[in-house]
Amino acid sequence: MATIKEVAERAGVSVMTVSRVINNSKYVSQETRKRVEQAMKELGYVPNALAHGLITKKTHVLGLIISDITNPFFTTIARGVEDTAIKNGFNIILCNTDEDPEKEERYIELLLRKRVDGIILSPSNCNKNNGISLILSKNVPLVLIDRCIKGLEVDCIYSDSFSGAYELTKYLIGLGHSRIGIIVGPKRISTAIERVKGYRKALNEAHISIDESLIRWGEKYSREDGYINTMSLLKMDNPPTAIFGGNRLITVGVLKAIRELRLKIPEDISVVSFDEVEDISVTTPFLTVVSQNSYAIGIIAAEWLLKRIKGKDKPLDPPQNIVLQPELIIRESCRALEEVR
Amino acid sequence: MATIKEVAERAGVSVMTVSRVINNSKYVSQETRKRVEQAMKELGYVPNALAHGLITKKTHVLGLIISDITNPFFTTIARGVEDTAIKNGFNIILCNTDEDPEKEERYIELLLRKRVDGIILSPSNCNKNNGISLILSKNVPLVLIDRCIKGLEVDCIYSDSFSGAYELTKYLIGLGHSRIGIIVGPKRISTAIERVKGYRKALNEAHISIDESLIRWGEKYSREDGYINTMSLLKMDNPPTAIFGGNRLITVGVLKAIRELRLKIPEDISVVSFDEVEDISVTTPFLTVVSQNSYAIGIIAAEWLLKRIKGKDKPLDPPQNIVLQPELIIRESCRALEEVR
DNA sequence: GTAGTATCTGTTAATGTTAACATGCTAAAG
DNA sequence: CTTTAGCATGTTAACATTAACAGATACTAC
Repeated sequence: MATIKEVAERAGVSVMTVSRVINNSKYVSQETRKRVEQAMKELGYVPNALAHGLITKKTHVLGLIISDITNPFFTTIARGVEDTAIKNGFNIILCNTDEDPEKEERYIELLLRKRVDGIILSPSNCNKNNGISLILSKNVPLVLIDRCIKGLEVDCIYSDSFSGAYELTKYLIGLGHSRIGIIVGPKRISTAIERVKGYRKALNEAHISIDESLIRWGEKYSREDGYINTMSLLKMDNPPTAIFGGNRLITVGVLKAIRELRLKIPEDISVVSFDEVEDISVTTPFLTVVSQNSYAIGIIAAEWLLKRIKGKDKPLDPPQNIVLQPELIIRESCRALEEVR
Repeated sequence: MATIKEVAERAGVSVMTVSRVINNSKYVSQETRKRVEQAMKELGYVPNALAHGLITKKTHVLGLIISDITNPFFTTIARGVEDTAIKNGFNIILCNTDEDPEKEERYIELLLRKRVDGIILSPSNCNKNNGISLILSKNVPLVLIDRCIKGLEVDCIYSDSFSGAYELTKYLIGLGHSRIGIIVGPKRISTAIERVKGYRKALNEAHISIDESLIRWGEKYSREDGYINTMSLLKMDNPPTAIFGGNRLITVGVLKAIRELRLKIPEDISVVSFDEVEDISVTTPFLTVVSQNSYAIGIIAAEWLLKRIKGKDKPLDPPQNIVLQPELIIRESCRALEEVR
């Protein structure tokens, strides 16, 4: 590939002049600018971002680490991040951790090697860990999404799992349900913990004693987890009358299991979901859910990160938690229970 | 951030020795290796991939350009690409074009600036264009996915739109349908063209004259396109008895429109889809579809690209088209028509 | 004993770009 | 007529790393 030097030779100027043309410096005469541009076109010159980044110490790349792009929730966040990144002249490297803390750490190191200007992370572990420490020690701007980390002073954008789960559970209790199965992700992920906390609070407030066997922690917030745990919940001696899907993938698994058991929603079993299942809510809107604006999470996260990047030298204002309130959308997947027979 | 030079000083060796430790050269004594590793750890040294790439002319990054990560079809491809990239020590920069050829061109230039080792592209235009020419002129390995480009000698991995659409249409004709609406993407995208071709062939073979007003070209393969065109098709004086959704997003729009019109599938209207609508097929498998293995497309595309990258100097074997056969899955969304009343 | 080979380490130059400074030139201001 | 300012260009060094070569040492083979 042609270099700036070759362009300079062809145009009969110094490399510095070419550099000035590339970077739109005003100290280039009309005439030389034209000559240089001509030479660039003839050679098909494409600037080398590696050399540029090496010297300017800026790459205009953001790292985005999420658990799985196959999950539309994260995909929509990614879209929000990308759209605002592009708008600001940045682009993104995308990484899937599959909720694996080790994979997450490897990716963090990789992004740091590439000298990304900042990182947006959905941590697969709610404790401070090596990966995060590494980012902070290198003074690379970091924004967390969807999940927080205990006692860590970092910007974090997420929707309120606790109150969303509380609302959903309270709604079920209001309909007369007292045996409510809940299926969430792994215990090390903050959203799973918070959603179970919200669930507990609603039951406690209603003075319903909590049957721990109704609380199911999955391995990775997956359809399989939803399916397997629903099967097992519904085959209990004293099965729940309602099931709370901890995220959209789990909910899909729940629905699959219920269908295979030939049960009817809501006649035989009530179902609620944390987060929409988009295609289903568009084609047959029957699920009662708590809905999050994931696109907004992506946009806000990117905006904050860019702000931190731009103000890296300035005295930085303290990190913030930005909590979006999810919205309860009542549809037709739950029935009111008669008084206990 | 610490540099190799600082590590060298701390360990009391030359930078070259440190470089050797980083790159696992065998010509380093046990003892110095240990000292260097100690120094690296103490300084929290993270190698600079920019400088490395600048000199080795390899970045171990692949560019992946698709139309929209919000579409699970592409997302699954992306997952396949990423998984095999990682396995081979590569990672990916992801770009969304939204089917906009101009955006596509900008992204191509950007990836070339970053000196990616290769590009996987789902072109938003079935003609050869500036972006593609630029890639080829720079001798950067390129693999196309999902969509081909006329008369271009490049590896291309896709599923057979023509025969998939043919099968689906033939199936509907076999059930007695002759007025079949089809909604696809824009006319400049090869999958849209091929799917309509397959549709035409099936009708021609059955000696059914084609009503051009039943063929709808959308703006970008979106839910909205599916919705609007279904509405308009079903409000025709002589509406179709079956609708063919040109991809999964369009199909979701089709289903939404049908639901809003309070029509029943398949009693009032039959529906088929090119590609699965995953969440729906898992929870309520009723849609008759032609199903593609998008994860495989991603894996194969990445494998081919890596092969091209590794064999860049070798005499390259000729580019190949790898065509995956989609699978017809008959479920319950179509009914047999009685003879014309 | 000498040549040859393998191991370990270092020096110098190169990668493609920009930052910082330097050098002329022209035109305006005094 | 000199000084000053602004414009247009060039020169040199720097960014962090590796390639290519060059020594130095130690061991092996004849």
